[in-house]
Amino acid sequence: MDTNKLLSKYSIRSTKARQEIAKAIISLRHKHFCAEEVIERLRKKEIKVSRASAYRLVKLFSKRGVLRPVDLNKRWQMYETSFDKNHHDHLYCLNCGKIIEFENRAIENLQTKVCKEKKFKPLKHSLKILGLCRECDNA
Amino acid sequence: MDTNKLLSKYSIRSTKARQEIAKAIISLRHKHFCAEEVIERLRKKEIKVSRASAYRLVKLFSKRGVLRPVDLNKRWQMYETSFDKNHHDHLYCLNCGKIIEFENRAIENLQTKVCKEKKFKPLKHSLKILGLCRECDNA
DNA sequence: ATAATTGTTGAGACTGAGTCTCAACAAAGT
DNA sequence: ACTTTGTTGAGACTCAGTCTCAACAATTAT
Ligand SMILES: [Mn+2]
Ligand SMILES: [Mn+2]
Ligand SMILES: [Zn+2]
Ligand SMILES: [Zn+2]
Repeated sequence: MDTNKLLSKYSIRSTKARQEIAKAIISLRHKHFCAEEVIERLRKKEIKVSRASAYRLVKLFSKRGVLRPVDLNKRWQMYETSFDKNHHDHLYCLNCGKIIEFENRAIENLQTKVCKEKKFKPLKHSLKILGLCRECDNA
Repeated sequence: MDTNKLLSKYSIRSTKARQEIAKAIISLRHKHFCAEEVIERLRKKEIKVSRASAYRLVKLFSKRGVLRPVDLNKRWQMYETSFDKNHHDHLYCLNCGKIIEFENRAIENLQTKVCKEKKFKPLKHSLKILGLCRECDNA
């Protein structure tokens, strides 16, 4: 994953700081993460980038669609990369924090139907189911 | 709506402060509101109750099921009363902030099905569709 | 190339919704 | 009455996120 290509693809001026932040974000692509985790990643690799710059790029990525904000934690704004996965929704285990992703066309179609009935133009949505994963339920 | 009955029903010790806070909450029952709005309501009626007590009762109500937390605003924790409405989900207009409520059994059934497939025990869920209401879309 | 313009950076101050502290007080139990 | 337990209010505190602003870097114009 080339950070410069990612930045130029979204018309984001490439700078040393942004390359480093982008690299940290890409390294977190298999998780759901918050800005503070990106900063932590940089800190561990002893890369000096300002907190403000990390927050700024995360927000810019979110606006440009590189990152997708996910409502999984009310304390931190969580994100996931969008370049490597399609839209999906989440099951969240209240006991261990595990996140299971799922896609369901039938649900999405019904959502469209509801919006039609309510004369509402849907732009995005979030469906989150909270409960217990298999392991936590059997314990 | 009798505040004392509400409090005793949920085994919450009745005090002067709680009665006033409960009254303010009940007066907001047709809205989606945050703790700060409850406090504002009390302030306007020149009822002296501590900010901390208002936050405490809102949280206690939420835990006991008098209030249902709703993810509608990332800055404030929003709530709705549960004693006067059944579970439902929300359409949220990104332009004017209007909230349209809906219930759809078919969607809920499909959610249950997804959880079965993923061996996940659902406890609660939140479905929020963001977009434009009829008025804002036609403008 | 050089200069002018425009966007970005870092350090740290600031914001504000929500929480915590703790001594005074009030309710319930005995 | 006395003890135990829960509640209150005022304000200090937390901390994820934002803002400021002067120095700097990238781009554009000359
Ligand atoms: Mn995901
Ligand atoms: Mn509602
Ligand atoms: Zn679990
Ligand atoms: Zn609208």
